[in-house]
Amino acid sequence: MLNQSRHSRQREAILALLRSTKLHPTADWLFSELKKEFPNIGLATIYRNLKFFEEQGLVIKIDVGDGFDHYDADTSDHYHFFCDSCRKVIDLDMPPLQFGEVLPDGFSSEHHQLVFFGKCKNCKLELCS
Amino acid sequence: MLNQSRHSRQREAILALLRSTKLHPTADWLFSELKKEFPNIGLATIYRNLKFFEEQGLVIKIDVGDGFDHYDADTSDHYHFFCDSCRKVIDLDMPPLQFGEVLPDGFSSEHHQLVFFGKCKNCKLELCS
DNA sequence: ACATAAATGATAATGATTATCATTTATATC
DNA sequence: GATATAAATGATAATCATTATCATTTATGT
Ligand SMILES: [Mn+2]
Ligand SMILES: [Mn+2]
Ligand SMILES: [Zn+2]
Ligand SMILES: [Zn+2]
Repeated sequence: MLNQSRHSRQREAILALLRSTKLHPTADWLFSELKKEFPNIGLATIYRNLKFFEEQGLVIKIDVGDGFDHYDADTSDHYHFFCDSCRKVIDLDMPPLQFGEVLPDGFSSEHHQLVFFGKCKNCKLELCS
Repeated sequence: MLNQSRHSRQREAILALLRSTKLHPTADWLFSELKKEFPNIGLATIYRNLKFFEEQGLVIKIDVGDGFDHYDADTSDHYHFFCDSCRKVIDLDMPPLQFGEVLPDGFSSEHHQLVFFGKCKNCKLELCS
């Protein structure tokens, strides 16, 4: 009776890489990085495992509207900043907002997403040079 | 010297339709509706004009992560609710949040997006039947 | 009416993500 | 350790919303 998930070196490496970075990587970035250790790894393996981790609650998917899904191994409640210039996704150190009675009657929400758009520190400095 | 945008019945109809609804339509929804009045209209015309309106500041694009771009002729500051069940985008009647010193030093943001996820009133009722 | 270029409609191309499938591999059992 | 089973992989094709291309139509100033 085998009905469980199995271990694989690729799966382990993908999760380890996600946990080692604060860059909120895309599938393609993970693919490029992991090819150094697994030259034969397939892009489909990245996508499959990202979906697997998301279903297991080990990572969250972040959509900032740039056409790429970003992934984050930090599953705690936190918000993000997206730099319109360098297109980096950056963590914000900001307490989760509490919304009491803002939803219409009969609605319920256990989850919300807040993204700030603008220019990060580096990009603002470079624009002045 | 012609270097301006011109009038077209299609462009006028697209904007009028967007202004007449609170459904936050997708390009494909607009396409289906407008074919009633313009049987020969092309989907590219919808996309072209949506981009045009967005650049003119007449509409805003909303990305709730469902794989479709939604459009809204209400350009005032407001937030949205996305129903995970019926996948509708619904306006929230909620004052714009003011964020004082939440961004890291050197960062600036003139725009943020807040989306709540959950079940709308209709979908919650239907689940109990 | 004419000239010009913007707008359209048809169609192909793009590109991130997902699906398919033959092969490999992890793991429980003998 | 061998074996059986199904999960996981890698290669590849398919999907599908959106964008690009281009010949034709159309709006608008003269
Ligand atoms: Mn994060
Ligand atoms: Mn709205
Ligand atoms: Zn930046
Ligand atoms: Zn609903």
